[in-house]
Amino acid sequence: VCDAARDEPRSRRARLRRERESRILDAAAKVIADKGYYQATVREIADLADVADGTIYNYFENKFDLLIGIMSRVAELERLPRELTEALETGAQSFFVAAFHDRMGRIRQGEEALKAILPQVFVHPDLREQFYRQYVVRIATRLEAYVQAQIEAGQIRPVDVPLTVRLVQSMFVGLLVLRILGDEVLRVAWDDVPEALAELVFDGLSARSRE
Amino acid sequence: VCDAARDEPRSRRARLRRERESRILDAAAKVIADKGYYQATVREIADLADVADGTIYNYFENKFDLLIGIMSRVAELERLPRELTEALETGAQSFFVAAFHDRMGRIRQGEEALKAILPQVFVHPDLREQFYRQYVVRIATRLEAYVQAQIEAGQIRPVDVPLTVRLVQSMFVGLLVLRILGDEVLRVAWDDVPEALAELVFDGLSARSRE
Amino acid sequence: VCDAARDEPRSRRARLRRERESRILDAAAKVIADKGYYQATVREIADLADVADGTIYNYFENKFDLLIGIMSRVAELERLPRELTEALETGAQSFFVAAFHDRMGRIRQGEEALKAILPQVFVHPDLREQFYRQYVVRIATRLEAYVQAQIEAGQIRPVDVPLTVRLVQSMFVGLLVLRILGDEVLRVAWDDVPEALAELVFDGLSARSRE
Amino acid sequence: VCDAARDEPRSRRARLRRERESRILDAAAKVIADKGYYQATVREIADLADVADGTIYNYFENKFDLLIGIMSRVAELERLPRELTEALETGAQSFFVAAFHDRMGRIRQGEEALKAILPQVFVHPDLREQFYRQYVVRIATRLEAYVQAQIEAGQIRPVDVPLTVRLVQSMFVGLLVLRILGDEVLRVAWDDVPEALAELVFDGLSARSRE
DNA sequence: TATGAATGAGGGTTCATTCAT
DNA sequence: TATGAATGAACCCTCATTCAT
Repeated sequence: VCDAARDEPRSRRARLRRERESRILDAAAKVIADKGYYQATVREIADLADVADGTIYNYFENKFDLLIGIMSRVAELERLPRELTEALETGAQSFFVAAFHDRMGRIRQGEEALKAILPQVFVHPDLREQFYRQYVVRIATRLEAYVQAQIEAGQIRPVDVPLTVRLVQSMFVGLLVLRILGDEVLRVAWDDVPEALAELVFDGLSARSRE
Repeated sequence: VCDAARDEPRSRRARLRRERESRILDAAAKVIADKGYYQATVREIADLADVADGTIYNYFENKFDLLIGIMSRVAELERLPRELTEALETGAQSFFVAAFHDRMGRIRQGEEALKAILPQVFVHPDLREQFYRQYVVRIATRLEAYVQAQIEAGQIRPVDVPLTVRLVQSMFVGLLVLRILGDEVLRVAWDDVPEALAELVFDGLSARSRE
Repeated sequence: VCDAARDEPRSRRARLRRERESRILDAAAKVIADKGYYQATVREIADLADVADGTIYNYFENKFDLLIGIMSRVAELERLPRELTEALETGAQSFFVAAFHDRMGRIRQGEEALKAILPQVFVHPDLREQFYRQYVVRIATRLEAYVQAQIEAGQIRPVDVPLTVRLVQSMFVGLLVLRILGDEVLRVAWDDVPEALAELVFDGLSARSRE
Repeated sequence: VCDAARDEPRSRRARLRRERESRILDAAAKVIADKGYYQATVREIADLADVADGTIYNYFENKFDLLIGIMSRVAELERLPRELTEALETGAQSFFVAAFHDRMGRIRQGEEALKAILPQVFVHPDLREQFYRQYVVRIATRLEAYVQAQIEAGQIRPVDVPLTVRLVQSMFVGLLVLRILGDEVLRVAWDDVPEALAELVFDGLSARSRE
């Protein structure tokens, strides 16, 4: 009986905790994206998150752990949505358009986080591993299965599947990088990218294709 | 007696200087590529270059200047070679293959330097600007002219030229990134990339294309 | 319903409080003895005592106060026991043996507490004062009186009483230190120390003495 | 020929280096002896030594290494002097007096260093090991050999040699501790300690000894 | 010009203590 | 009264840069 009332505060505590952790990660993503990981100081992140320096260490092991936290949160964005799964059943190109749309949207959403993480990805093995799995392998696997199936269905011509998929992957990664680098053409035409990409990938540039 | 060396021709001194500068840049590229810019210490670079810490500051303004130096040296790799210029005259696809081959080769050559620079590109505006011009704009400009010409020649179907070129650029950048990230598929099949890329870009994946 | 416990007799509360305080001091002595005062964290002590960090501050002013508490508790060990007082009446050497036995035993008992306190004794004036009074002066006073009496009784030859007593005191302190430092010879032969000590102090090492 | 002149600066450099290291150790010993190891800040030591914080790290690995340095310097004080070795040849008691004199002198000389080190000796295994070897084992070994020889020569009566030596050792250690604790009796009568100690150890307190 | 020791600002991290619940 | 999260002062150490030799 005594502890009945405690349930409410416990959840309140938990909510407060989640909120605070989120505030810290937001602040970290912003500051690190702006200045780079090593130029960003924990102090500055704490200030922006409106907590004390020490508080950050109640939520994260150390400064680097903030990067991990940022990346993990981006990972949650990455769950495959229903519409995309449905598109897998339908025809080839519409799937691609849908998939591309999906990825472009995610890239835009997680841009700040990605900007914070990407430079360190090249440097830190752990982060690289995680990034690679999350942004390359996971999608590659799915694409490979898809391309293979479409080849068997006669929709896609026979190609070296893994290599081809890597090339498509490269485009995604490259688009991510160019966007982060601030390419104006891409920023302006971002919403047209999926269609253009699908056309490029399916029909190529050659005038003779598509008749 | 001690000053005997002073009588030597100026050119010898100049050569020594160039050699030393080169040794320093080599060392810097290696150490920074390995550990990342901020984890690489000037001391370590000096040790590897077999000079004293202070000596580095006779050749470079400061630590960051080493990055600029590394990038500039890569830029020299990038001069457009004769064969590529010639290819511009010939047919569409063969140009692409040649151009792709060229770029893949450069990426492999300058891999260490790129690995050293790339992470900082995202962070430092100056470097970003230089990288962007060198790796994106310069090639984009040439590609745009080329694609435009091919469209007019009826070899390439009408497309949004700047956007399409960006997509192709993205592939290059993405391939660079994936290679730096250590992708095994790409490392093994690196020499096949140009052809596969050309096929993808020209003919697309669709079974109906190419008849 | 929740407050049912409040009706309980005050003594129960008091007992609970004493128990808890004791648990905290035990934990503090153990952790501080292991790691040293500054390496021991309040958190760790709290964990070992199975209370929250903050609780400790309901029992002790601050971290340093724990040391005071530990030392005070050792002081309780130090009350002169009956047998020892009786020995004062009897002959010289048997008193010493008894007294030495007594001290050796106490040292062994309070070893952990002493190990926790001793290093800080050298540093902190308050602690030093208390330690000095408790471990040196208190015993010195008694010894001085005793030696003086024995001299007058012709049992002990005329010596510089305060200095001699200091020398004997030094042995006790030194034995304490060596034991804490983990001297193997002493650890093994600890029970033989009192007799050996008494012999040394009374008869000396010289072969000519004692016949 | 060119390098002839360098010899002089090299030795000058070396001298400067030794001087500086010494200044740092002096400062460290003083500050640490005053406030204790953990309360002493590197900044404060640097200030007293009149160097920059960072300079200390050109001479010592880290803060703890200062303690090692202090102890090592004390160790140099500890080389057995000629006169003591000679005393080994002569009669029993005179040796002791000489040896005691020697030790009392060293204790007084190295008092500050010892005060700095001793508290940490209880806490840090490495330091403890070194202290133990330097202050206990080294002397114990020599004493044991001596006592054994004197027993065989009939000068000292048969005793448990290792234990007896430990007891004498304890007195030294205890005197060191009491002096550091600031005992007034000892401070005033310090020069009388060797004789009193020798008398106590050789003849004991008993009135019947010495007839 | 090369050297490498001295410099000292700067930052990640710890942890005793407080206080709202 | 017990809790344990928040606090923020304090400190060791690193390392780019300078400069006397």
